Amino acid sequence: MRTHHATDLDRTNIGQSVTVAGWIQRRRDHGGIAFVDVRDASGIIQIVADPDDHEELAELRMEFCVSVSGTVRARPAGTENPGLETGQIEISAETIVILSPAATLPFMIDDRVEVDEKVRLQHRYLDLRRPRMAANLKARSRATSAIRRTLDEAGFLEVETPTLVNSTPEGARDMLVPSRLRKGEFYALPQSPQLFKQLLMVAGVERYFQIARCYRDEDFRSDRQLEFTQLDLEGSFWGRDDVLDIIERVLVAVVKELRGVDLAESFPRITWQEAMDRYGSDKPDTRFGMEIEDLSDLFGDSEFAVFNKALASDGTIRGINVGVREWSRARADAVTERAKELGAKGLVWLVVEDDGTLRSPVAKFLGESELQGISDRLSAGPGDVLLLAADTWKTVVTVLGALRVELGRPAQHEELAFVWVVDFPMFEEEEDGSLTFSHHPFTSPHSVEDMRERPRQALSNAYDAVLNGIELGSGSIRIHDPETQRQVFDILGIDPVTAEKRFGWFLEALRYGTPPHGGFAFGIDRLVMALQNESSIREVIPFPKTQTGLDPMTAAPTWVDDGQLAELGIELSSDARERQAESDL
RNA sequence: GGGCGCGUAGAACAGCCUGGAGUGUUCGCCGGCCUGUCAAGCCGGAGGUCGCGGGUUCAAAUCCCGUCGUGCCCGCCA
Repeated sequence: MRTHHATDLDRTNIGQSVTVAGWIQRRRDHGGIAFVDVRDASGIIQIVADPDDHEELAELRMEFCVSVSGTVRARPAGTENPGLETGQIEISAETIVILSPAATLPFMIDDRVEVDEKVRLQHRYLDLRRPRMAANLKARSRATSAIRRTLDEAGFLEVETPTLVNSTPEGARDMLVPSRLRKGEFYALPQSPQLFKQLLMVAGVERYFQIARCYRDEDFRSDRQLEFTQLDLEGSFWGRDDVLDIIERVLVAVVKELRGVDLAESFPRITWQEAMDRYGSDKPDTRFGMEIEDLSDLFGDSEFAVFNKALASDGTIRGINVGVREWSRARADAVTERAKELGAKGLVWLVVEDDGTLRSPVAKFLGESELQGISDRLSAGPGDVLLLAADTWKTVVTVLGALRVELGRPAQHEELAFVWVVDFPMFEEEEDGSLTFSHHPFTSPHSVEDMRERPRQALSNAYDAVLNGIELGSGSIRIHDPETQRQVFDILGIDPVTAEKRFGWFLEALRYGTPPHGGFAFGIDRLVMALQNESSIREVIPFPKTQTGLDPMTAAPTWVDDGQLAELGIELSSDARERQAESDL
């Protein structure tokens, strides 16, 4: 019945009889003439009709689903709408058919109207009609097409791995699924296809990819949901550059597709150490400067007790110049409070006066040469605000790094600063002094000897892809021999019996001629979010959940029948029963 | 697990600090007028458990406590 989408039509169609179909965006009834904007998946076209000839015009309300047949004609001179793709033409209606009326809307289908997110999610099918959301859906589809196209051309095989897998308590909390056939046992939904893709390398696939749904049962953030989508890929006989090259090609293709921009084919690389020192983050936002400077040497014998104490306990003193900005007492207090929340014991701030002197509550504790040194090192100019922190290296750089981002980050993702972070430490020290992996326990070390002898200093073959301070994803060259893998488990404190029980099947696989291999995974939601200039991952996920894991539309998760629980061999705790009783009221 | 903000008509808000009749604005909805608009315009109308519970008070949308929901953040997230 439909002959054209709205934006198929232009001046070349003038005089033709056409039928369009879609939803009523607006009706403007002037009495003797009425205009109706019909929106379909492509865009909007204006319908013109005389209300006297079309009784149904009076019936039309926003978001009615209609089809309209009529003749394309040029708009009268002076009434063109340059803001509309089809603004040169209109359709003179002959028949208007109401396919489906719409109830009064919970909110208007209009990008300019801000609506509470819960209301949007309750009626997500309407929210997705809004041009911005429709564009995000489309962008996501084009992104995955570009990914598939690129990898297909490069000879990759798309393979699906199971989403009911075994639980691994390391790392993030697993989403669990009870087994009916094996009462009391549980599957886990995969946090990533990590081990399966490594097995595909053992299987001789050589180049694998998957657009994989992954699950992590941790608290939500604006860039974190329980389920998310990753591009997961792996290749055999690969070194670091093979991994980075293919990911760069994929990202270049996606950016070209969504932004129409040709990126440089290779992204800057920065070591983890340098990223931490300069940006105070392992996901540096390199779109702006405001870099962290080491000031420790300026305070060799300072009279300022806070600085002395930090240096005496092997700490450091560093600072950033956050530039000229409003700096009221309230503002200073708020930033100091934020620094404390991030783990600092305090924050020193200094404001550069017009004559170059530094104004600060602690200025009186600092000598002339110290103040001058701070000013010089941070390239301070009139009006600049300088922030200093003194503590352990880790605390100082992470606090200043977080403040740097909060005070300096551009609001929009106009500029795209991709960067590789390489040479991660192999292990991280826990609070109790034990070691844990910094990526995952299948990441290979730079050197097995280093790893054994100086595990705290050892570096790994792990790499992160970062875009505008967003961690897109990470990859590594994997361990491909069982002996090294056992040693890593050993250093991590996983005893041989446990390792065998949990990963024996995997260690077994590594024994049969496993090729050297490596790979990567990056979050498609986050990538599309940034490229679409969105600040929440939820804007590019069609049906996301709220911070408490609730879907306001379907009300999932829900209670289940006692019969279902019995089949699974599961009983609810008394706490859960209480909650259930309350919710039944 | 914790911190902060928000919750008022179908939607978005103001009102709250400094208690005094559910008061107001924009959009939507209903009715009417209107021949070139494009978030059309004009006139009229309907629409409220001020999230919920408790407390203080002569009196609570407003103050206090709790609770639920929601957003941001810390912890957590290999």
